[in-house]
Amino acid sequence: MIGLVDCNSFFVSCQVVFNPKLKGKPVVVLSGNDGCIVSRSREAKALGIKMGEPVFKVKHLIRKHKVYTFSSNFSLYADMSQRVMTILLSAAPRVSIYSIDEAFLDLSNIPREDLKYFAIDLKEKIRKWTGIPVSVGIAPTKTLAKVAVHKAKVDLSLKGIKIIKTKSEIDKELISFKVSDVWGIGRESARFLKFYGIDTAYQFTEMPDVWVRKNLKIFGLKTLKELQGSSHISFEEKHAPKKQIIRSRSFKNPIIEIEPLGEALASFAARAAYKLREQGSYAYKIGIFIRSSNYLQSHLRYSKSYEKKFITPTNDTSLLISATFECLEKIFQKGIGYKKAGVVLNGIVSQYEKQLGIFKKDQKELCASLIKVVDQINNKMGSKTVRYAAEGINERLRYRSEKKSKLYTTNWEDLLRVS
DNA sequence: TCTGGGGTCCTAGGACCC
DNA sequence: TCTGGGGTCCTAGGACCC
Repeated sequence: MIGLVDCNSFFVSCQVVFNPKLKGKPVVVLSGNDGCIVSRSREAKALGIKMGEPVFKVKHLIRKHKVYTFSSNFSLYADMSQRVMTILLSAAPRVSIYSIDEAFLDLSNIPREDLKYFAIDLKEKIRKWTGIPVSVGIAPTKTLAKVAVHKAKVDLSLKGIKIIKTKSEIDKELISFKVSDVWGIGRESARFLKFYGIDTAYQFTEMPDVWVRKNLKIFGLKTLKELQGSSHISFEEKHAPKKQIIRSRSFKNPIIEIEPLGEALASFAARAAYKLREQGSYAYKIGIFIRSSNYLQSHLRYSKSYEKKFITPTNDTSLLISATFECLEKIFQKGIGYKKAGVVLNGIVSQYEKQLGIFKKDQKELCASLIKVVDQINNKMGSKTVRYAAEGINERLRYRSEKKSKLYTTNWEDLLRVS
């Protein structure tokens, strides 16, 4: 059996832990630049505020119902996530961390009749030790565990725990489960299935393998098998190194000049390079993209990307920043208000797969030790304590984040005082 | 006026090889 | 006049996830 632990309204819950008076109130957390709604408390959902909705469209609801809003505070969420995950790692022999607020647990060593008590204990322990409420779903496959946790969240009488064991229990759940809510069935597939009259997960499980394989491809077939109760998605304990690293942001105000755009891209490159070194990798390719607002009329939109390849892969910040500038020179056009930009690292290899060049000397010793020192300082004193001048100095001006809470768990100055 | 920031995997098609 | 039958690798784009 596989368990899935999913934090309820995770970002909102992190805020509520440090503001207990928000319990039971409508609360939302916003995306970068305070643009969209990305997390909602139960009370906010009840008001009809949708996931991913732009804030300006629900301004009236926020005002009318006094909805508490927060800018996102990723340092806080990452730290709270780590606390929850630490508990999970001690609770099961194998744990697969799937996202910031979810993890799968291998429960094959727990007697079936004890699963319920295990779940109750675990849920309570997490609540007590971290303040984060979670839901638990347990089933024979990952996809069914997803179904279970979905049920556990929707049906309040279940108190946040749902276990699906037998074939008849599976069928019973799937009959009332929308196929569009199945993990792995997105908007396109759901629309396609609807065309053939398939609305529930149960109807989907009755379709022939060949038909599913042909129309929904290999992943559709895996999902079908998983819903039928046989495991086809591997457990994967430790997460593999990233095959692609992206750092990108939208800007508060459109950027028109090349210099500030270059500064933004340089800081993306620096952060991407740090991520790369953190996992001990090197990249063969760096690409950038720049674009105007997506919401302009189509003939006014501008969106370009450019990629540069290295002969020998690198994780040297200065090389990556200068490559970024080279790319920008190729695609920058005057007279455009750039609203979003990003840096993309591809062709990522480990230290051992790194091919040395025949003609060019490898990254100089000096650079490598310089970077090491910079990383050490920043790890100890906080990121960007030391940085490249190319990144500019007034990063704050580029982004909006007006309602950010304190760093309750990662900054001494922000520690809560209890009186 | 205001619209997130990451990722993964799969497939089709082009360029190229013998 | 008639013009094969295998492959590989790379890229762009789609679909999906949180």
